[in-house]
Amino acid sequence: MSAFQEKFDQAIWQVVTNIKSGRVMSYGEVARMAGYPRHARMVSRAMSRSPIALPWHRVVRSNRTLAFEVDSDAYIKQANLLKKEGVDIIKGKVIPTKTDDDTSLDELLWGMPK
DNA sequence: CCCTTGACTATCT
DNA sequence: GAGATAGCCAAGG
Repeated sequence: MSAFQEKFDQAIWQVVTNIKSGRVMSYGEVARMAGYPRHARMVSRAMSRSPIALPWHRVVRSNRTLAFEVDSDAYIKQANLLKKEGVDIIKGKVIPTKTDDDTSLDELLWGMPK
């Protein structure tokens, strides 16, 4: 396992873990938040490798569509998990709950002890 | 070392 | 809005 992977995975997992229920983030946003601005594509890889249960279903594309093929099992699974959290998907686009506060994840993440 | 592969994105037509 | 195109970058063959 490369040194890159270890650090990258940790950063990604921390960010994804802190996505609040009812909200979603794009791969690019997660990557930026983790400190790797151009690694949107690596985010999926990191999540697949995660040993712990991550709220991976809260990570979607920048255009707010799910990253899987529409009729795939994974797509349906993700859609169900989101719906369970009150997130609707209309015309293929996820609609985060509007009742959530605006507390930034930055504060939450940066404020945490290393 | 070269080439292909993505759970990606931004920008044009 | 749907396609096409071009960046992106680690990983694996």
